[in-house]
Amino acid sequence: MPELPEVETVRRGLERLIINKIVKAEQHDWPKGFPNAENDVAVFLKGATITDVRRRAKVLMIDLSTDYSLVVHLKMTGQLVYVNPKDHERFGAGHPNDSLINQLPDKSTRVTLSFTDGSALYFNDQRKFGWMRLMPTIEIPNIDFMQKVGPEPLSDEFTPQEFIQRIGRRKNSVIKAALLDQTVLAGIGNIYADESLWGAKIHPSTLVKNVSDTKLATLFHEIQYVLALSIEKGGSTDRNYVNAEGKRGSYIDFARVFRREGQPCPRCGTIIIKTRVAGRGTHICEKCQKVVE
DNA sequence: CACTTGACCTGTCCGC
DNA sequence: TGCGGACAGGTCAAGT
Repeated sequence: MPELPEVETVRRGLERLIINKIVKAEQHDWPKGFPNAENDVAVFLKGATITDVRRRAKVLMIDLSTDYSLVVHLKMTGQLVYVNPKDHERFGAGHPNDSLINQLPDKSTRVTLSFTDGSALYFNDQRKFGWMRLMPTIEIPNIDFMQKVGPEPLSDEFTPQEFIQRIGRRKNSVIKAALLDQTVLAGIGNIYADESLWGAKIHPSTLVKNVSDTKLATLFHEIQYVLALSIEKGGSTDRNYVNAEGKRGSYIDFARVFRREGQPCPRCGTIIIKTRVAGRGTHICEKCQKVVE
């Protein structure tokens, strides 16, 4: 589900909502998604204060005063939703969180983190692809994924030149597969791959080696544009995604091709089609986006 | 090494 | 309304 803008939106919400909360209890019924030894939870999680909420690629890190962190990947359908019943007392029915108080936990709740003030953070995941780990903060950079993951697309240090060089390692791949490769750059998923390729007028099936450096530089800027715009809109809710307060994102209303099959291309009016590229559902304007041989 | 495909899960939607 | 199959925003492992 969530790509960089969605995970960043969750991070910003959690940063506002859970820093300085003290963990009172933790509950999970899902060893595969949260495989830590019970005594780690007892010693390093219960009683700990949340000190920071960080993101790298699509991974969230909730840092604790014990120098341990909860590391979370939401994968396709994961959600981290914070509920404070005191909002209900204070604001009554009609408060945005009001319905959540009655809805959570539910049957896809995998982990519940209760805080000493009576509020709670729920990790929900319908498809169970997501995971949560409790580990020493200092060891996070050593996990395999962190070792291999590419640069943050919105960081100041990431330049078009570096993008062209890194994606060049996948010269014989179709460009959509290369964009989805997290070792090339971090955070792109199916939505923003389609959106940025349309922006740069590149057909997703074009081999990387057949895309000019000029086009790749344009693609780099399109990636930054769609990701930044989506963060501003609170991410995309295609099906399940919600932010830390259980609210949907609105980027999908601004999408140019994603989930717009059958509708006119906003640039040329040609009907957008949905096809399959790199094993993923793929949205294109066949007039704007031509395969270069 | 580079690249593609299938597996991991549950739920929903679409055609018969 | 029921049932089978395809599909869903991500990543790995295993295959070529």
